[in-house]
Amino acid sequence: MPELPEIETVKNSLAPILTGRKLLSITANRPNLRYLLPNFKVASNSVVHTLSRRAKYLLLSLDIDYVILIHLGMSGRLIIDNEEAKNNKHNHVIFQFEGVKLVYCDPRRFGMVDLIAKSELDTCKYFSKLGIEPLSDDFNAEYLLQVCTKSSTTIKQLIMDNNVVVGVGNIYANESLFLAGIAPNTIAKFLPQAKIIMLVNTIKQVLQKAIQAGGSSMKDFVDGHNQAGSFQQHFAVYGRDGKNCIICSSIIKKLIISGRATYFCPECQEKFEP
DNA sequence: AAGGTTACCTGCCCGC
DNA sequence: TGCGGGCAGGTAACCT
Repeated sequence: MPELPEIETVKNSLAPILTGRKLLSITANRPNLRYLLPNFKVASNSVVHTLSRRAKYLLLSLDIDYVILIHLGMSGRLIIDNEEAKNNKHNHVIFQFEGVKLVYCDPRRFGMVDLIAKSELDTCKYFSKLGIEPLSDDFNAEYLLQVCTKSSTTIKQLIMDNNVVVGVGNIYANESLFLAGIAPNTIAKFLPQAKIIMLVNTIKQVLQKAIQAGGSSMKDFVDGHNQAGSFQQHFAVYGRDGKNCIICSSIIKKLIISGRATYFCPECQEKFEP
């Protein structure tokens, strides 16, 4: 489900509820998700210090030496317990706070929950190879140009590569490339500098607008209050193959790049070649 | 060594 | 109505 804006939305919705709140216990209803779940005992009776996000990971920093790391995979949800959250067979991890229960629900179980010592955060297997945050100043034209210059992969794969820049998943890659007027199958090193500058800007723009809209709710994305986002109403190309381009009315095309559905306007998006 | 493919899992939608 | 196939927001382990 979730790309950067969706995690940011979940973080924003949960932060006011969980910050400063006592965590009584964490219960796992099965041994594993994507990975084996840890022994959560050390987190019992700690207090949530801050909520933050790195790439598509949500971090709950505790007042002890540990951080709870949560990744929603494709279908994960974090829901403050209510009627709707009850009795779901995919409720895999229960965070019992003082007065509030937070439920991690994930039908496909591609997500993860782990407990990492603060001193090992940067070097842990999840974080050690992560690229730059797209909304930071470090993600700029100079950086992307330098990466593109030496890459003969497609520009779409490149911006979805977590070693290069984090948080840009399939939806926002498609949308950013449309706004920048770049065909997704352009080989990265053939991109003109002006287009690279545009792409950096459209990636930031799309992500920021999606965060403002509360994320994109494709099948069932919701924030901590079970509220859907609305950015899917603004998709220019994602999932719109066969429909008219919102700019030029051409038919939006679909192709598969590296196994992922890719949508683009053949008129508005130029394929650059040597 | 980069780039492509497959696997992980369940649910849902479509066509027959 | 039921069943099989294909597809889904992500990541990482394999291959070549």
